[in-house]
Amino acid sequence: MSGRGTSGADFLLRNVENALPEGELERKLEEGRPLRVKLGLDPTAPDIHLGHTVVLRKLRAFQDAGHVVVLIVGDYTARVGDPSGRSTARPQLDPEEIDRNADTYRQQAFTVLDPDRTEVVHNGEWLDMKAEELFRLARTATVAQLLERDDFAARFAAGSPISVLELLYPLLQGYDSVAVRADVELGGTDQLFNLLLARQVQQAYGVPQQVAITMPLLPGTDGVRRMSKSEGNYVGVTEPPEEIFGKLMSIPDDVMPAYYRLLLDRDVDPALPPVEAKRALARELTAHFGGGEEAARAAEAHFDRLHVEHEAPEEVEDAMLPEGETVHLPALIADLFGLSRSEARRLLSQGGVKLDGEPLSDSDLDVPAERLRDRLLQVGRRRFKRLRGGPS
RNA sequence: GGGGGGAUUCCCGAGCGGUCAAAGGGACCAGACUGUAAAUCUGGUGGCUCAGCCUUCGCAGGUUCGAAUCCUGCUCCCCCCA
Repeated sequence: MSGRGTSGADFLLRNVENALPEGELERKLEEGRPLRVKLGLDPTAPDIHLGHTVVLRKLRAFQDAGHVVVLIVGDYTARVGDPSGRSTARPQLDPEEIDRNADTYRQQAFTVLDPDRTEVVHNGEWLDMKAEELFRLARTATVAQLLERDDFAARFAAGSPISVLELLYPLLQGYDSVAVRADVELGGTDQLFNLLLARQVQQAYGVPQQVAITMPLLPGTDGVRRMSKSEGNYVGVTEPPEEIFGKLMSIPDDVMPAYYRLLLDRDVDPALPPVEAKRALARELTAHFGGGEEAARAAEAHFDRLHVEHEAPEEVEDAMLPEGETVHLPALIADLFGLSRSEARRLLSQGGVKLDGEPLSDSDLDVPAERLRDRLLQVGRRRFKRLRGGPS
């Protein structure tokens, strides 16, 4: 098999950060059978974001080349609750919630994956093992080895807590690979250690070892940290089109190349001015995840209206004025937009509150209801309400 | 089992008897500017009937005119030695 076309190793290894051991993927491909390509997802948070799709897209490439994806839903690992980091308060999810998350996960994963070439399994099927078996697994690696992992090493050096359970995680993940007979496992670069340790576990269990392939991590919309739900710098694949478009427009220019390469498999067109390149990116991804060309066009129009023209959106929700001759503005704003009155007052004094485009000030605390009726109230840049009703 | 360290406002992290609603950074919000919800700059970020008042510094008490800061007990966390 040559490295050309869309099924060879060269193609499959485009954009990958690591593919270890060297040359191993090529050897497996030469066997000429469909490879079992594993990805594990922990259904702790219910949403897949663009960062996940980097890996999913690569899996899709494998599928298109005739291979099979084994999606492991980490229902069991989620139930145990990964205490990583310092948050001890992390609640253990109940089974129902995990099932729900797993469902949405699967659904969302199929925005990229080909369902016909995907096996979905739950690791609860095999991880709910007897202590005896767990001990066997626990013998396959040493503490020193586990402490090699960068984040463990750093935390250990800093005297930060590391729970035994955390230490066990890589082994459980490795056991998944044994259970599904993985030929290849994909993950972000942060998974490299786990992917390689899985090989060791596989060896100990006498099954063929997998190839560890890692993809670069997609920077979040802040352009600094990796995209992650908990950092709030993510673009979810099921978000409304306007959100997807808007969030993508907010990424810093210098991470655009990474977005292009990892999400669209191509480079930024150097002939395009940055804004246009960013629009093209936003348009394309919005079309893919946000419901097609039409939705993308609408989202872009919405964006232009709001952020370029600084006008109110086409459709503004109505809000009822309270009873009474005069309206206490901080109270109204607080009620309408879920703020505290102090926050509302602050916005007012900062010129962040506008009535039909005219800024109000903090001398406008109590206003006659008729001055408000049927007017457009804008709070900050993006929040609007059309004021209706009130005393007649 | 023994010893040591720690719990502060959304997060990290200063404060160590009054001048503390509490430094600084992050995050977030607003304003200016702009090709953008980028960058940059400025301001803001406990609540309220807002030139004042009220509630916050793990929990419960205590000392003091006055405590996030001192004392006692409790809870939780971390590290080290065995």
